[in-house]
Amino acid sequence: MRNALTRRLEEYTALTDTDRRELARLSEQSMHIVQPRRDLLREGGAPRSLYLIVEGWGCHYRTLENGRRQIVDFAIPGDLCDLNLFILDRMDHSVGAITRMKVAEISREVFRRVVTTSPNITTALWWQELVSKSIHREWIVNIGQRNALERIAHLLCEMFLRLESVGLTYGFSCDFPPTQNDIADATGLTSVHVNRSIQELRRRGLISLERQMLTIPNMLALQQVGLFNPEYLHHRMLDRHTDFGRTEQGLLDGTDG
Amino acid sequence: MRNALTRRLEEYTALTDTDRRELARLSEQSMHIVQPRRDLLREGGAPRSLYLIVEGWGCHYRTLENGRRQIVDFAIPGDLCDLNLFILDRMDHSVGAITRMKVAEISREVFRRVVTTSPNITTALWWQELVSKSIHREWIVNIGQRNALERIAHLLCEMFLRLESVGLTYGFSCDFPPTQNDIADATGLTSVHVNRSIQELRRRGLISLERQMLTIPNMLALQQVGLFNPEYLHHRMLDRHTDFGRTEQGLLDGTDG
DNA sequence: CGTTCAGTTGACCATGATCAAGAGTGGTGG
DNA sequence: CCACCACTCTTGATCATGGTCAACTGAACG
Repeated sequence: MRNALTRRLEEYTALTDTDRRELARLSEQSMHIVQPRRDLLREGGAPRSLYLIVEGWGCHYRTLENGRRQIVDFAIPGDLCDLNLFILDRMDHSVGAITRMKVAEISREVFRRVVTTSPNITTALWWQELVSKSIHREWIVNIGQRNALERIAHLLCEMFLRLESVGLTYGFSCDFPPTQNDIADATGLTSVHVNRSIQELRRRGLISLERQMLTIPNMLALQQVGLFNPEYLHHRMLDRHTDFGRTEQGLLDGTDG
Repeated sequence: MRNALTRRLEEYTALTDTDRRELARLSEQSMHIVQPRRDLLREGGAPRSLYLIVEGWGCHYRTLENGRRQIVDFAIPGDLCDLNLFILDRMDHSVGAITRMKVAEISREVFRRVVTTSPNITTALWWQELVSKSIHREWIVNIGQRNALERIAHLLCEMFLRLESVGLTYGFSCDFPPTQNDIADATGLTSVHVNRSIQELRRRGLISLERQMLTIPNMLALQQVGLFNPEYLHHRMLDRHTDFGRTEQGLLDGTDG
């Protein structure tokens, strides 16, 4: 059984056995447990290590002066949070635990060694960074352009596919620990409205969601409701789920001059 | 006079004269003109070069099946769009021109040479990448948590500071070519509502905006309206504008295990 | 078995969307 | 130089999505 990070990076690139061993060793660094609803990293802080999520769910979030909170991404096993610290001075957001999380602390030195010795891994890590940037873009689109029902459908599709890519789905189901309040903070809605929208999705038979267990009996149907197009996840193996058959409209870039 | 890219990167790191010459040469690569409202890069395309914006404004955007458009970032001189192509297969969004744009096309080879010979520049480029990711996060917060007036105030603050960091402001003023429709697509509002909000900002004496010329007579006042905290831009020289004096709440990360 | 937290429901409200029409503004060609 | 066209900005009237407030239910955990 490959670990989540290895699985995740292999979504992008072919790793050698040496790479795999190297990655396995990364995850065996000093382990930490973060209790539910505690922070792993705090906005304004200057962490000295890198953290790899090995188990559990977390979220990246920012808070405003007026107390409102916006979750800007969820963090699941295989995710790093984040490469920031080698370049940026301070955390510009916080990372908190949703469930009990197991994280591997990777020191700068160890990380630097990997980067200098394994070009494959380095590229794969930057790939992860760029993909998560693409996910950010999609969240902007989600919150800016979709209505409540669509937003939630979209979020559920995204998380299901992301979990699938690290082997954390079981058939049509997966764990889904965020509360309706978390979903509200991630979609820019209120928990009351999230509640009503989820009931609507249930009523339509698109999802079942109870006791932190999400089931999507018909992924394509849910994708259609959420105007979901998985391209932005840049997974290699997503053909299974490709809903919209990528109409080959003029794909050339139109520089003129 | 340093060019915009140099200025921008020096926001992060100290460059040597060699670095500067290298950067200047980058901008002298084959130049292209993109006419207003034309696309430089199209979603789904697989560009073979990197583009550096030398003059004019553009925007990164995605479109949905239902025709709606979300601008996920603006692009101004000194911005690269983007490092994607060396790692990700295809563009997951489009880049279009708002004004007439002058862009420098940088071939993969040239870029690769720079990356292998100038570690300073390489790090600075990744810095730019991470900062733009942080900007994405802030846009999620902006659209998810702020009301119309706040969103627009926030956007204006951000763009002013970004322009300032590449030397494109004149006192309290700068060019601001996006139409109210563009602002609507960037903030997830309708142009009608953008119009009314802008009038409200004008009425309060917070901005003047006419003929693509933006003036912010009192930056701190506008920042307060927009709940704007410039930290996320990771500029070195932003102390001038630091409104909220970064209350030193527990900055340590709270791992417990 | 009580406390806590997540989920649920109802009544009412407000922000911002929609639709539609009209006023400036700038550019183009006759 | 003027007429026309296109585009952006502006305004008004009405509507709807989603927010707010508050109470209640139910499950989980000690």
